[in-house]
Amino acid sequence: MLPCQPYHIGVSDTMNLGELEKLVLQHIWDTGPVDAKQAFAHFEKNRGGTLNTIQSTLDRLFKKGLLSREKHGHAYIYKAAINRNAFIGQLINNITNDFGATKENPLLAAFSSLSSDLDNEQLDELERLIEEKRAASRAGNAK
Amino acid sequence: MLPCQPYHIGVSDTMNLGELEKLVLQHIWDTGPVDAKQAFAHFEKNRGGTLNTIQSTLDRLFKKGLLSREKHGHAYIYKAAINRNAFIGQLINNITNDFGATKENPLLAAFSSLSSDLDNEQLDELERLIEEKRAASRAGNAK
DNA sequence: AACAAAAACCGACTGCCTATCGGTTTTATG
DNA sequence: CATAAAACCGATAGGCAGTCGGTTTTTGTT
Repeated sequence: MLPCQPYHIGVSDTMNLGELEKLVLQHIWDTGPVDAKQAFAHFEKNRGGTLNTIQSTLDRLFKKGLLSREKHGHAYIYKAAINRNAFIGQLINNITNDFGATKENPLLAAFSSLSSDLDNEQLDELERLIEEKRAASRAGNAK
Repeated sequence: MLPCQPYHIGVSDTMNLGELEKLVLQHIWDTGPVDAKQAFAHFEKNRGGTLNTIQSTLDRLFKKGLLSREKHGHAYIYKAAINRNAFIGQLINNITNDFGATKENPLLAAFSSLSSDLDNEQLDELERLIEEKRAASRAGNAK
């Protein structure tokens, strides 16, 4: 029997995160840099677990490049290494790499399935963003 | 030591797929319904493996609700149970549930990080889709 | 420099998942 | 009803997240 192939190969790693990793990352995006103790203080109430568990989760996120850290006194202070929206965008890109029709842009595919969730106000907002982008292009940042 | 918590809990299951599962799903979206033998014929060249492996992968996708099947002669014919763009939209929704700022719509978050990939033509297309949506709303399909 | 407290680090173990495939049972058909 | 084809079952491998006890390293203090 041939050995099992690894879960994820190649360049476009899907960056799979576990449940706790997601929670920790969220928490840091929401409230800013933390050390292990602070993070633990927050999660202790919501879900239990020990300081060690939080610590190794922070470490895993660090090793995955999603957090950066800096020693400050006794402890490492962890902070997000990547902007939240940029990260979301990257994940969406991964999805469309994995599943998308080759030539279509992710955003257009997304629109066709998500637009029903948008109200008028959000449609306005989206058009505003589009205009903004057009203006930026005209101003010389043309690609 | 407390037992390990399950990977994914609750309603918004992230629907994690393995590499082969993704390939098989892609293949069916690209080329239409297949039975195990046909799928195997296709993957045999690209990546090896046995018929059995393909078969159990098809079965797993079926059990996950991503494929439907119907017996036809000896074999099951598997076909996609979900539209490709709808599936992509669902995954994008999952992502923004997991990571998004609570009130923001996924699409807006996506735009801010992906808009740099759009050329003018695609911006036009997106605006056209928005207008289409507005027209549909005015026509009485208002939500 | 010695010490104590604090935090990092290490290693083990659990549970779950995909991939893989050999072997057995079921099923459709001549 | 026999038989070939396919489904189904069960075992195994490799990998990852979560969990945490115990040890080592680091840091601040006396």
